[in-house]
Amino acid sequence: MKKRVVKSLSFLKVDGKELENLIETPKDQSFGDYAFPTFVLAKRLKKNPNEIAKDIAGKIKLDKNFEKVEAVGPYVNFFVNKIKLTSEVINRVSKEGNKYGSGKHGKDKVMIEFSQANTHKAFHVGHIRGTSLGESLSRIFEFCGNKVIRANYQGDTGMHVAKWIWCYNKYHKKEKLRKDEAWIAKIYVEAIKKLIKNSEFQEEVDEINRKLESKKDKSLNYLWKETRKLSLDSLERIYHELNTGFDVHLFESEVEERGKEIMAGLVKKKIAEISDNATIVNLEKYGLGILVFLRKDGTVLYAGKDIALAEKKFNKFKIDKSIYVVGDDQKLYFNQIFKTLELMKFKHSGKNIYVPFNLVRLPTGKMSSRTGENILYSDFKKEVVDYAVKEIEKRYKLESIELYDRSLAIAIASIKYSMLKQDPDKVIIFDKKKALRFEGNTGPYLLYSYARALSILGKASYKKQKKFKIKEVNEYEKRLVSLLAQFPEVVRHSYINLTPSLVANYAYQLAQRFSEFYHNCPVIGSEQEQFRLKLVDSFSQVIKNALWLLGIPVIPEM
RNA sequence: GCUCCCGUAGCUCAGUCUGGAUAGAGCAACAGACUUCUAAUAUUGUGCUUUGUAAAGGGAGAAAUCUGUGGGUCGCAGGUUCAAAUCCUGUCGGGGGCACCA
Repeated sequence: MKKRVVKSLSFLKVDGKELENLIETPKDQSFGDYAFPTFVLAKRLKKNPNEIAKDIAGKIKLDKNFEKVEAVGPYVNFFVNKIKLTSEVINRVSKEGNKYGSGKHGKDKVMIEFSQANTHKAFHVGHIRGTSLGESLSRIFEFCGNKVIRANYQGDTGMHVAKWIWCYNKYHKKEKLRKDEAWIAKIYVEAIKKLIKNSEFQEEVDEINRKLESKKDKSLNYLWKETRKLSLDSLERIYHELNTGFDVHLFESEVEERGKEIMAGLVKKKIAEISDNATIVNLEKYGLGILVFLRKDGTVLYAGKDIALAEKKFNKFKIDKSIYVVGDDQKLYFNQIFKTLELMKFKHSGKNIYVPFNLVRLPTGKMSSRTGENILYSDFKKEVVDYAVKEIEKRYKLESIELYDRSLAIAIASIKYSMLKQDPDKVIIFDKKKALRFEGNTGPYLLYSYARALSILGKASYKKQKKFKIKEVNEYEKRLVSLLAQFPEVVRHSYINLTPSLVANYAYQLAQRFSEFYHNCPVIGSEQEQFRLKLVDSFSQVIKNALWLLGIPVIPEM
């Protein structure tokens, strides 16, 4: 339809592409479906924009595609033929189905690294944000034509592991290893606390770290392997629950050696230097400070491993683009890493993209697995599920398995949506009471609107193949249709700007419009039943697609 | 100290990239919402255990919803522009980062 508007303005002697960009969708429907602002022309022609608008409106030839074209102030507003627009949109949605909204905006092989949950530490509510964001971005990238490799880079080695093993050996040796995240998290927190109190213990930890890195102590190796597995298994369960999964698991332990090699090479090339016995790269010239790669005892730090990892990603997986979804507290760090890659003339140094997201904080402060100041994912999930169970029981009687499945779906939708709807740059202050709300702009509201649409279709024994005729399109129907039409554009924006929040907010708006529609327009038994059913069907398809992009599966009944 | 991010209704946020029509949602507050079933009770007519109407309360339908009202110096001060929540500069407030954590 937009193209028809462009065509009707072709007499203006403005480039087609430019014209297309200038045409906008008015905020308010009373201004029509498309609007052409005349400010640009006004500047070019040095004429009053209001007069230009009037002039243009008078010159446009009306055909059956438009109901009317009028000048309002400096705008030329186009009102398209509602019936034509509506049948176009409905037919397109029904033809493209699950693919509606997708596009060929890219064709790269992209590795998206996200979640990065470490072993031997708590998986807390804060981790959900990055995990949900990464999964959603992966889906958006795929939807837009790319091939995506989901990668999880997990810290299964390093100082935090040494601390955990130290604490276990020193204070908990008699306890059996438990497949229990809370227990694992607790020992880590205890280690941190003990080390803060007695700094002389750090030497013992350092020794364990060296031994782990050299892999020479058999009992330590064994303990590391076992506890690592416990952690990974419990993480796997969580990922499954959160509707995500990884094609590739990268581990810090796999890139340690290569990291040291690279650093040795960089010292020879004088890109890196030894300072105070540690291996560093000085980036002060670029306003990026100094980055330490190897400790003075020669063990490798995160930075050293990350350089090796970047190399591995491109060389082993032959990717075109590498995306890092990591908390924004590491912004400086990633700029340092990317700069170092550039200095060492790494072939693919320009193809790394950092997608930062802000923290999830508690009202009392930062959420941290180090201090234990956090809410464990598993605890929180249980609370939301319990709450969902109560809400369902208020309404229906269900078998207990069905009840739990639905409650879990609702809980996950609630949790993930609350993380995704917000701009990644903004801090989320986690308020449990608010997180337990299922009304308004929440995941359950979206699930509900989908379920309601299905229930209408079910009640009418709706069949997709049935033909429909549109006699007229009222205001509510049109508002819904024009929003349905915008979905592909929303997806494209979301893809370009790397923000699922656009899709999330669109989904909410769409659900609102749908509620508005069915409240005012009875579907079953109405004169235009076939058409309205078709519209309900289109809605259910589009909201399903939108929720899919967010990594939230729909359920047929609430 | 240097640097990055955030500041929009009482609270939580969208809109800022790409400047345009009266700055939008949700929550909280207040007021309200269709159809149908049941029906304490009231009432109309008949004239004696029955009819019509209205109706507190309860249930069901597509209500985890919808409608309305109130609520704004877009942190503040300058600047650019025909036009600024949006761009620039400064400033205040909050958060993050800045050498051996990840």
